[in-house]
Amino acid sequence: MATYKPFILLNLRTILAIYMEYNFESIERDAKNKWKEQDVYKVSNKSDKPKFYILDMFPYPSGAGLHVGHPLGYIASDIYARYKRMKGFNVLHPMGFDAFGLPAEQYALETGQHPVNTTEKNIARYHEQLDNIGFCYDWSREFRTSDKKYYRWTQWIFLQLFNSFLDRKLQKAVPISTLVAAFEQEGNTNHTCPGDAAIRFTAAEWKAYSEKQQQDILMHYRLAFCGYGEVNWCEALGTVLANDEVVNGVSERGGHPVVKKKLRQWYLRITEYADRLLQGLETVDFSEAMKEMQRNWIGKSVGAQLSFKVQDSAHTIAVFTTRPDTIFGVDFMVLAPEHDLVAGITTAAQQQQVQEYIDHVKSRSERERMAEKKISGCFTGAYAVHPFTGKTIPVWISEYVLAGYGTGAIMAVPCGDERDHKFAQHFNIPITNIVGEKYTGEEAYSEKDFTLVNSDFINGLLPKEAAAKVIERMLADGLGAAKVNFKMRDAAFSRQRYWGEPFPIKWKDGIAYPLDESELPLELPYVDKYGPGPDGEGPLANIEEWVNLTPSPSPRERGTDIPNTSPKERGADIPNASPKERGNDIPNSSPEERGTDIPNTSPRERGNDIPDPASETEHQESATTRFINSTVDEWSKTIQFAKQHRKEPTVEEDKMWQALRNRNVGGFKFRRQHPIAGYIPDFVCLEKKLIVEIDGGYHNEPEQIKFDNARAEWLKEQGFSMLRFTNNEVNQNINTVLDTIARELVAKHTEPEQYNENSTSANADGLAHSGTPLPRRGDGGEVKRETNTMPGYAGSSWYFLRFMDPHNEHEFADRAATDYWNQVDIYIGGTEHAVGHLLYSRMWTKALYDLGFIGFDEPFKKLVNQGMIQGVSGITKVVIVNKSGDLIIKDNGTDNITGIDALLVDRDFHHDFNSNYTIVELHIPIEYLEIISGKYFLSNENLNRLKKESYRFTNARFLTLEDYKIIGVEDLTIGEEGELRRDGIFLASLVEKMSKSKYNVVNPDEIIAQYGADTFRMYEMFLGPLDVSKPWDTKGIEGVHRFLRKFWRMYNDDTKGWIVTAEAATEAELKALHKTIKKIEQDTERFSFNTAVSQFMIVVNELNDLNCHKRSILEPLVQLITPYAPHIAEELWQQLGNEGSVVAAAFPKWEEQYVAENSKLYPVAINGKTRTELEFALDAFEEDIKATVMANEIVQKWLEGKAPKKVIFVRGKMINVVL
RNA sequence: GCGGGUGUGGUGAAAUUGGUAGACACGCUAGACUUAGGAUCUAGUGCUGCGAGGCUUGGGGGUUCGAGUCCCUCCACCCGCACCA
Repeated sequence: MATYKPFILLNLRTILAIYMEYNFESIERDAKNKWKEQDVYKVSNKSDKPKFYILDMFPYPSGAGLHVGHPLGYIASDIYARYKRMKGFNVLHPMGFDAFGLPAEQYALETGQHPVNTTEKNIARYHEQLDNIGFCYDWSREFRTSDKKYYRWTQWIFLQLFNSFLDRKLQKAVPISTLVAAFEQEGNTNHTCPGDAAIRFTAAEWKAYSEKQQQDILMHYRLAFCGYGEVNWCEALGTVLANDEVVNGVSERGGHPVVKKKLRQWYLRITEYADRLLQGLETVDFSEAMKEMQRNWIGKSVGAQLSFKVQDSAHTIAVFTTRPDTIFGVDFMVLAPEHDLVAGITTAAQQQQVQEYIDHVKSRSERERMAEKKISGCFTGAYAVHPFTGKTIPVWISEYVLAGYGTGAIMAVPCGDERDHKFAQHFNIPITNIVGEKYTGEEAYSEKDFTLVNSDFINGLLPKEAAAKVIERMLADGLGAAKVNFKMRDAAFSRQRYWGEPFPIKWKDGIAYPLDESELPLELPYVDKYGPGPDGEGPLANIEEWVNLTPSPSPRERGTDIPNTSPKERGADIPNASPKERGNDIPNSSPEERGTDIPNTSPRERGNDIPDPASETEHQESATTRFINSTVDEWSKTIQFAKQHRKEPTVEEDKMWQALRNRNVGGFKFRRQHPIAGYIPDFVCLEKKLIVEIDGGYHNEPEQIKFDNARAEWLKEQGFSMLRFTNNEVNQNINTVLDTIARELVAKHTEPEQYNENSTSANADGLAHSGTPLPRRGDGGEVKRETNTMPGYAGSSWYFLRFMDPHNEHEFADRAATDYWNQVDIYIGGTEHAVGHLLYSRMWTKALYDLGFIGFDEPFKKLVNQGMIQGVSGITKVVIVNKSGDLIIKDNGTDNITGIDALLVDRDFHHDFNSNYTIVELHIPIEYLEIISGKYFLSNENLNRLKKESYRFTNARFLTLEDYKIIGVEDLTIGEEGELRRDGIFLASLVEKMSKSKYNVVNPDEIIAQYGADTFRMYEMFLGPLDVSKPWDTKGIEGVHRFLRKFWRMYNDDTKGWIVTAEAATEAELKALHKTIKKIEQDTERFSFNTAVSQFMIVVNELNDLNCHKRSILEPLVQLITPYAPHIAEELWQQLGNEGSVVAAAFPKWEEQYVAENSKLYPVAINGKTRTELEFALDAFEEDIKATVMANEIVQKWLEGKAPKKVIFVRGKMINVVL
């Protein structure tokens, strides 16, 4: 290191002292530079050393940057990688980025910044942060999933999955072409259809099918297939939400209503791999807990599927049960409320109740339904017929049955199943006892150790025997069959989002055609708007130039429903200004003003609103796209305006709404102030595409008229028609108005598919039924691209393969490379990936193996789980107030709200006002919090800052004492003590996952700046066992830093400089060293890094006590610490005069002769309690030891003259005298 | 609700196979050195008791000569539950 030469020459003590202190900044900078210059981490695919592949779970580059939780696993893998390398392995230890994902898109929606840019920025930051910590990644292998060079191969693998099916007899993936060949020979007799077992056909039938029919059948076999699935749909946000984004039926963000909606989705047929995924668990080294979680998720259950006829009806209800033996204990049946049959079997008398119950359930997330303790349900009025006894069984619906599990229907056996039992009790359904005495009537008996009673032909049998007999009988009677069921569902593989891999699929006549390999990659088009497309489709649906692959026929030929002209031509029709600019589209004035509002800007100022034909050519973008899909900001404003209007109707609007609502007119549903693109009509019937407007007076400004006409034209293109009425008409003769509307509704014929915001909502219950024709992309002769994109786990399902050969442009990875590196030897990551990512990547690996692309079928040989470093969040409860500042209190009296520590008010925080409380918990970003005597404190000052900087808190304020009285908290005093002070409030704190969404993220940068990377690395390891979760806390980091300084001072004295000597080591010093080598090696091998760090501390203490500065001891110690603290090791390695980097040095070997003990200080216990200690040689005779023990004075004292009952001696462990 | 995990001093924790509970640190107390100390060093530190001793690994029960460790049961907290990745 060049920097040291000058001061050696100068020999200035003062400079020496400065340099000789542990100056981690320069040490770490120099070490990093050296590694970079010498490219020490470059890994070759060719080596005569044994290979070792160690991998961290793929990070998503979040905007919050790396937090202190991430490096925990990375440091562990880095230590292990460095250790293995020093042990003589060729180690692959790469890093890259799982860069597609929702947060970037969400951020784009909020800020308008393109995900490409934010992702790039985030990765750069991650990179910098990772480098800061001194990881030994081979960065030449880095890639990101959002790079087309990478996702090209994600798309390619998708095509392999699309073009394959799982041959159940061979239990492996096989090209779909072999299936087609089989169909042509023999129909599908030897290939039961996994998507729908009812599909049966002969070779002749197959050949007679149309291409469409054939392709539909093949779709039921493909490993990647397209189907329909229910999602949480939020109309206001125009997007699909995850279960945990839905709280009490409204969106977590913004509090908008959420309903279930069926959308076209891609899936991976992972269920076909269920058995192999189970078996594969036997061959991998995962923790038992992890395997158990996977088994549980796969949820294999063996039972029977049988069908019950519905009385007086052609319908049958299919149920799956694991307990066919309880068939005679069936007292009722329960269908999932969204079950297809519900509408068909509900009797007229029960219609209303069932509808109300469905409406209730519709807004509930699956999570809420599963966690609900309150029993609810509704009788359909229908009865099923018992297949053996002919007894009639009432059919209920209840939220505890989920449509996605099994058949979505259960036969309820209350005496044998706790949930069924509670349900029966709650609804007073008589319970049949088939268990005998073991059933008490109090609760269900679910064990299987009884003999059946009241069970016809299986009376007296044990459940196991009975089950077999029932299945036999069902089979004979054609009522059902044994069946293996999996809880696991096929993996939804598409998102209605922008920031993901586009599907290499195009649609024509409802058939999905794969792109040719030569057409890959199908690049994700650049957009500058991320709003949703029509019909719940993703943003890509808005880019017509990209979606449409064939020129469509002219409007004249096709009618008027789709704007199919070129963007240029269409440009003139459509105002492309923002809603705000468009002025009267979205009035932001009061209702009174709205009736007559005329833009008060001059035409010239507003010139851009109405496109000038001369400037059309500049419109690169489809104007229609722009109109429908204005910026998200504009869209959300539109929605806000719509909401506002709904709340503040004019007299006439309200009158009209009372008349139109609840399907009063012609049975059609009307919505009021419902946004259509950027336009908010007063009333609209979406089903019939009829708009009803009430105007205080027609617009008369020429510009306004021109604009109105343009808008009307556009709406007409979309198939909408409009009726206009004046306020007078409504006031004076509303019946005439309603007649006009009714006539128009009946007369109007609508094309169901264009701008139908929810094609399934036409059903009376508002739920989608699978029998309902759903819109298919590419019907009607056009060729259109798939507009869904792949989910976050697409790219991460195979990335471990790409690292083996990351820059290959001809295949996803060279076979020689995948053969060489093979499985990941150690995979480190959190348990939160137990079932998602780990199962998907296992499935992809199996499919690629089956198809012959790789030579192993399990990706990860050994899995090491890292615990989570949790964050400590500051929580406050929020009281909602209405717009005028009144507190909204809803308290049903069953609980009280006096426990409130809530001190913030947020007027924009919409929440479910139907629940009992309008108090919710909110996270306060920790950067705004101070810690006062161990508690989070939010000061007035910081609250004001927060209000300015975060939209969530714009209207927040602290509650006053008066507010508290309103809430009912009387005894609160504002003062210096307690929760509430004049200068701020104390918050509750909560230990939970460190995550941007919880506003509790701590960055490592500051810590590293203060203490250095080596301290940070060792501290994170010292914190505790790798797999245990703990909250982040910097207490104790001083101790680790102090240790490193102490370590440094063994080599470099602050004043004397270099103090390492060449003296020969003593026995004690050698023992300390070799004991340490042994322990570090063992601890590192078993990922016990915290105890390893402790051992380093111990040996430094010992050597300090021995005043040892000998090279023969200290040099191996540098090698030993290299994996843990590489920077300081590199520096000392140089100072010791070594050439080359310590990174490439060997790990020291320990020798038995120095470690061996020859005596042991035995604990001597009386009745198991240690009373004294005695030292004996390890090979001393047992009799001699016992004699000495008995003679011992302390032992004698405890014996009190009596003879011991027994003396237990365990060599090398302990001695126990039993009295 | 289902599945998984974790509970040991004031704090992070250690105890690899059932064998001295609390190693190693943080913090705290006292002292030394020093112009100074957020540097360094020394001693003490689970609780309780003057002491001998007694008590102590989330609570309760069990197995054993001996249990933090094995078994049963209860409690608390954390993670996952299919569109966060």
